[in-house]
This record gives sequence, C-alpha cells and structure tokens, in this order.
Amino acid sequence: MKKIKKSERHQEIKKVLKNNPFFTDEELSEKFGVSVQTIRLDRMSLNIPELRERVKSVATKNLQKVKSLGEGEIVGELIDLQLNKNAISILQTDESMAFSKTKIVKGHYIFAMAETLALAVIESNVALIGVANVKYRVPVKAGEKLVAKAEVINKRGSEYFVRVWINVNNDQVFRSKFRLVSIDLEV
Amino acid sequence: MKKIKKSERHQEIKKVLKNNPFFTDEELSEKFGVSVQTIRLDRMSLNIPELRERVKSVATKNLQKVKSLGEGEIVGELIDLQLNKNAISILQTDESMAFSKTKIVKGHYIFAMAETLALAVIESNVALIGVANVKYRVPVKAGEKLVAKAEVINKRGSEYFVRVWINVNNDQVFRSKFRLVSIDLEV
DNA sequence: TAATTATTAGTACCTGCTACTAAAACATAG
DNA sequence: CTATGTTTTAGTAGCAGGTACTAATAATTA
Repeated sequence: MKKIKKSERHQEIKKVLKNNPFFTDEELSEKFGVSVQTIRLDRMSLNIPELRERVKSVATKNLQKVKSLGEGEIVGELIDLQLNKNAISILQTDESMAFSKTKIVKGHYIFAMAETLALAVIESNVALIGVANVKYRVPVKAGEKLVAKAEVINKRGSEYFVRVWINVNNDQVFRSKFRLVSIDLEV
Repeated sequence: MKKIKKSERHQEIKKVLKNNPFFTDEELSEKFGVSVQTIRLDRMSLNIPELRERVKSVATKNLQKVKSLGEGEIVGELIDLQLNKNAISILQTDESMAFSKTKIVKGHYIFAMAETLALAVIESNVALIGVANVKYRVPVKAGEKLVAKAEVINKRGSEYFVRVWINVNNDQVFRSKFRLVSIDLEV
C-alpha cells in the first residue's frame, strides 16, 4: 500500500464502504496502512457511522423491501377490494426500482404489482398459470405513481380470468389478462 | 405478561425474532418477564445467534439480494451469450421465491429472469416497452432449476424483438416475446 | 420428601466501538 | 533554520451487547 494523501484516502474509504459496509476500523487501518485512530478521525469527518450502525442500516433498509414482496403481501398499497370482483392498488415508484442510467422502472416491478393484485382479488389460494395480452405501453419513470385495477372477468370451475390495467395519470402503461386456478392444500 | 411455560416461550421467541430480529436479550427479557440469563439459555437451546449476528445475517443476505437485482445484473446465472443473437441463463429456485403454502414459485421471479435475459442479449441500453404472447404453462415448484433461452428474432431500427423460453427439464414453463428499444443517454 | 428441571445471579472476558488527552511526525511559511 | 499549523499516532476510560462459566435458588415432578 503506497502512501496516499488524506483527501485521497477519504475518497477511497467512501468507495470501499459503499460496496462493502462490513469492514471494521482495524481492517480499514490495515488496508490503508494507517492507524486505527486515523480511520476513526476519517469516519468522523466523513460522517460515516461505526460498523454496527452501518450493518444495522443495511439490514433494516432491505428488510422493508423484502417484506413488501413477502407472504400474502401485495406489491403496492391495496386501497380497494371487492373479493372475486375487483381491486385497486397504488405503488409509488422510486429510483431503487429503476435502472440507474435511464431511470426507467424495471418491468418486473410493474409485473409484480399486476400479478399480486390479480392474486389478491381472488379469495382462495390460487396459482398463476397463464398470462395473455400483456402489453407495456410506455416506459414508467422513477417517481411516477402507478394505479393498478384488477377485475375478475370470468370464472370457469376453479379457473379465474382476471384483467389488470396499470395507469399513470390516466395513461395506461400496462395491461394484461391473468389465468389463475385454485390450489387444494394439504397441510 | 402472564406466566407461560418454557416450551411456549421458546415458540414465542422464535416467532418474535422471525419478524423482528432486532431485539436485544434485555428487551426480550422484559417482554417475557424473565431474566436476561433465561433468554440467553433459550437462545442457546434454540440455536439462535446473538443480536449482532442476526443483524449481520439479515444485512448480508439482503445485500446479496439487492446486488443480484442490481445494475446490469441478470436474475439467474448467465451461462452463454452471443450478443444480439442469443443467450442462456439458469436459475435455481428455492422456497424463498415461492408461496410458502403452495411452494409454487412467484411469477415475477420467472418474469424477471426472462426480462433480464432479454435485456442482456442486446448490447446497447434498452428499455422494455412491450411484451406479447406471454404464457405461464405450468406452475414452477420451489427447488426446480429453470433454464432460460433468449433469441433475437427481429430488429427494426432501434427496436428489437426477443423471444424467451424457460424450461424445467425440457418442459416449457414460460414463453414470451419482448419488444425493446434502444435508449439514448444523456450523461 | 427427594430428585430433577428451570430460573436467576454474578463474575471475568470479548469486540468494536466513543470520547477524550497528549505526544509525535510532517509540512510550510517567514 | 525555526516557529506554526496540520496530520497522525498512542493511550486511557467507559459503553453495549454479548460469551462462557459457576453457583445458588425456585418450581415441578416422581
């Protein structure tokens, strides 16, 4: 490790911790060939919290994200539901859902929103077995608020057909038709 | 807090820490009206690591998850790529991707796999603007290994058409056609 | 009632810090 | 070259949230 200047080391520390927040001060001090105290001073002036706080923050941030895709949850916020008839959900998009260069929301977020709403509108345990007429009409930009509407359009035995539209300000950005079937549970 | 038995407390502790791993032993001891040492013994016999380890594990797990859906990454493992021609990826599914009751893999994982492979096969920066002929043919069970194949079937100006199939043991479980357009970047 | 199981108490030690004081090393200007 | 300021290093005390251990006390059960 060749000797580098304070300002340079500061940049490096920020970079290193950005893509791996799990280094202790001691490990960093070895990495940069300076004392632990120097690393502490560096963190102070860069307003970087201690290891345990960094780890905690990563843990809590992503726990929220995972939970929103978890058991029984729907992607977005369910604001209206008439079982076996129709449902409405909204989803506030942000940059974490988008490609960082283009700021265009990744398609599977939109799809997940539609899918989970389609599942939510049916009361029983269903599995998605078919999707038809899917169309992404215009790209969604990070920050736009999506409104999804689901409508059960047909039921044949244990098979349901659900249509889902997603709009931004009344402009349709997505639409599709889902085919769902009830699943019998053996517990 | 009424007095409960050891076994009952054990179940409760597991449950509590499952949906919030951020409690200290002291907080748990207050919650259950027992001493800190009892909580420690409980954790020992349940093989539950200490707070800091729990936090760290949540953090690393979710950091991986975020990274695997991050910049330029594809869902699954890219095993073959001929730019602008075709690509193959594989994805080992597990229970974390499935509905816990039915063990059926959630549709958006499959969709994300197809979408990211379609994006990967095109060299430039593209946005997904259309999907057609999507079909989930049979449900995928947790544990099954998905093989996705993408093929560029047409190119009109900045617009690409990519077909993606996903198979489990040569049985097709998904197929679709993506429409992608190049994006001009202003940095 | 005795034996067993569960709970509590207490001590020493650990990691990865914070907060602080003070000395040493280095750089730069006059 | 010396004085001044900046940067780095050293060292101490204390904290949170533990581990690992010993030992005593309470509650259950045979």
